[in-house]
Amino acid sequence: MKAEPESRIVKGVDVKFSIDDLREMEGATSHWDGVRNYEARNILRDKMQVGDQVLFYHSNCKAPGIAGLATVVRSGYPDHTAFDPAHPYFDPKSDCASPKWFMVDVRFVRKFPRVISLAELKQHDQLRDMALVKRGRLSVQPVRKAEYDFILSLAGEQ
DNA sequence: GCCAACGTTGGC
DNA sequence: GCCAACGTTGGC
Repeated sequence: MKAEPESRIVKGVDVKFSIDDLREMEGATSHWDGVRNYEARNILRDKMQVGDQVLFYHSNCKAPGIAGLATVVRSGYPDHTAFDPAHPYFDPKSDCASPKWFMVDVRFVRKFPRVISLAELKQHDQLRDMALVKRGRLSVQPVRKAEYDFILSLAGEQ
């Protein structure tokens, strides 16, 4: 899952959300709102399950890369920020009766000893087919078990 | 339903 | 700030 760790103002609201921000939330838990892409939405709504591990990726920043781990604590449910006209993520086409956008709740697990940069991830043949490397530009994406394990080993965790 | 124009993402 | 890759929009 990607989030932007540096301040950026969208419609008057700062969209900054880093792994440290997640850790500092109450219960180190947050809903993951604001995803407005159908492919990512489908993953949030249909695929992610409680207990799934999440690689927390820092994007659109000076040092893009994987910063650490989170875990899913609530599976997909409607993203209420789409219902609020005052909210930057408002979507007039979504309402309670037939929600268009979904989110999950995630909880901080731990930071990696270092950020695994995108440049480094691109250097490893084992990650050649990883969506993050091959495709980019998708804020929620699946990770294969072999890729996940390899990334943990890069982080010096195994 | 096609597809050109336009907008967004996000690394560099 | 540039721009490639994609997604969305809307005319026809």
